[in-house]
Amino acid sequence: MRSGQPTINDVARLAGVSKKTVSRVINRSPLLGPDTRAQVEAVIGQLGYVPNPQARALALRRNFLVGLVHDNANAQTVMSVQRGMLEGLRGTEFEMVVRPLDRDAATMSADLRHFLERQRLHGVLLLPPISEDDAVAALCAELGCRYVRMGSAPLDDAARSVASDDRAAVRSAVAFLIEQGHRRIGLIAGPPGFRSGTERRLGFEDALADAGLAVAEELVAPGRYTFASGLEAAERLLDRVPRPTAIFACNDEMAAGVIHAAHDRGLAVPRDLSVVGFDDTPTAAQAWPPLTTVRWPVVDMARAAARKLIATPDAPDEPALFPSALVQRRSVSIPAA
Amino acid sequence: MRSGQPTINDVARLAGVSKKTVSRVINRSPLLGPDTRAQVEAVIGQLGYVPNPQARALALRRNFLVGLVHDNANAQTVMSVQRGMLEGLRGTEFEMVVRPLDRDAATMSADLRHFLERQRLHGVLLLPPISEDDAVAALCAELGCRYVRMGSAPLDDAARSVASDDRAAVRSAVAFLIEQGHRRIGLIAGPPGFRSGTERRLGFEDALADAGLAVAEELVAPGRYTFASGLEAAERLLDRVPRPTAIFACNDEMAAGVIHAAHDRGLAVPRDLSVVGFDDTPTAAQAWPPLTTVRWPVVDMARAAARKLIATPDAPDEPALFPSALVQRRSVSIPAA
DNA sequence: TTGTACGCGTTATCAT
DNA sequence: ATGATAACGCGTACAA
Repeated sequence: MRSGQPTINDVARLAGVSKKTVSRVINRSPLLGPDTRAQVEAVIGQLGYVPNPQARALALRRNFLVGLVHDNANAQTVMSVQRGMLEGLRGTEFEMVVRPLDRDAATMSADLRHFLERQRLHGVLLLPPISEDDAVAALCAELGCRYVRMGSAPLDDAARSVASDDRAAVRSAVAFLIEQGHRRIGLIAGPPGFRSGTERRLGFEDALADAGLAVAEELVAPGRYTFASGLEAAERLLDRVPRPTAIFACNDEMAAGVIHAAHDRGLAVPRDLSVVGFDDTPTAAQAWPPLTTVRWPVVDMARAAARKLIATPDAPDEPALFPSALVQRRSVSIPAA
Repeated sequence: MRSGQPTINDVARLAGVSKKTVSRVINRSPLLGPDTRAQVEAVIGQLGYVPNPQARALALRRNFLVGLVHDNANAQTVMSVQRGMLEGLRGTEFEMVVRPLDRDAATMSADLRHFLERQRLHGVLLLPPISEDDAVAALCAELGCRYVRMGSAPLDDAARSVASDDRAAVRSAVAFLIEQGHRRIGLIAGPPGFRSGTERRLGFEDALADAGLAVAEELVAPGRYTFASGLEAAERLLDRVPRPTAIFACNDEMAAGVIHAAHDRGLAVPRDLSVVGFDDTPTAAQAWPPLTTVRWPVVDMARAAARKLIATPDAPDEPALFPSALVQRRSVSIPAA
């Protein structure tokens, strides 16, 4: 302990045992004399010794780092995910590293491989839409990196997946709109290639089918999950005659765009148009009027995902499926006569 | 290279040189035969060799990790910072680890120390408000960890600081309001203990003084940088008689709250009330009406900060002061007669 | 200009 | 149950 931290050698010397014994104490080896353990633990406490993560990483060929790999997702969502992961990691020796990826780059797969090979992370959480790519998961597996995929529907076995049931959630959200008396309901879809978009659209269709309603293609507009695309889609939808009395947007950003578009043409929400979003990001609460939306339990999923990533074989299982719920605010009312 | 990555030894063997020579090539040592270098580089390329960061970290007692340390900041801001940092780090061997801290926890300082001691980061970016704490900077220095402090005014020497000039920025924003004809201008202040709050308030007072106007204490309300606090403060301000014709809120979240409050009592923005925010987060563009605000160049600051953190002595200096600018949207107009 | 020997702090192997 | 010794992959004295 000449300078800086005490090392395992210092502990071993002071405790009068070998390095390996100290290592066993740290790693909770079952085969250890109780007195030895107590003795070593005392010295550890007294010295304030903490194992050096770099040395461990080298010896174990595995870092005490958990990665968040995402591409292009919504900023609010990414922040919530980070919050959840850090909650799941709190009190452990793991840290979180964040790695955005450019899905459009031809080198995306190579970038990820390079990252994983070099950093030797303990595990990674894959966010949608990249989590939906089986090749990416296969790459993680090939490189011996644990992973958990987050999605709008289960993407893998329970140990490697956290998911919501977006289809069911949207189904009941749109059912709520129908209960309120809406019959002409517009849909702003998600971008192609997003599983969440597919699931949410299916939920929309389910609800209409449940009520014996047909899906009017003229009331379905494509979106890209951005505010601007929501605004644009809403303008198209609001041009239809007769106008839809309600619009379900596949995420809150687009729903905010819908509210914006309605205001722009002097339509009052919800009097002239009811709006429902999805995600329950802060955007939803801060829109005017506050947006009725479906809560996507992203913090809970991320927390569970982190725990799955660092779980030891004996740890209790974390849930893999998380319930969504309709958050009723003020953007929905009975349609005007 | 029996399994997995090739190591420095594999390169040395294949190139017919010693480890150390390879090491010199990697680290760009000046004293090296050109042929040797070319030869080694060829083998490196052929093998696809990349140095193992864990081993380097152990030997160098320093990680190729750059940390983002923040507490309690706005989610949008944190995301922008991450984006900027990752841009600054792109193409380098550095990764970003994110570390939130709870400023209210009594153990905050100990937590940070523990984190820095263990992880041996190459450097950390400190976000406000924690960046304003000199004790935190001193702690980094003591532990031999490079740091850069981000702030609303320079907090350290140019090599360790990235800053905007919020005072000047707000001064000209409020001057713009006065030019439009506003005389009763409300202020929603930032929370106590935030340098940004102080600076922005000073800028507000500057502008009023420039125009020969007095600061009416009844038109100043405290805020906590949250949407809810902005809404609350706006309600208080809008109760004043006569009503203010404009409100400057010290950040966009609170300004969104102001718009919300105005709508709630049937006031049109900007006809009945002009609103200006600060930060230029997505919130501002998505409010209705779109919010006139001051752009806080957070991405640029973060990018520069990252470059400062990983700069070698010969690298060109990154700027330390970043200009803000008023972003004019639709929440400001001439006051109604 | 290049190579040898060793240290960084930990875990793993194989003894006892 | 515990210990000696060898990895792990790279950097640095110091020597050549």
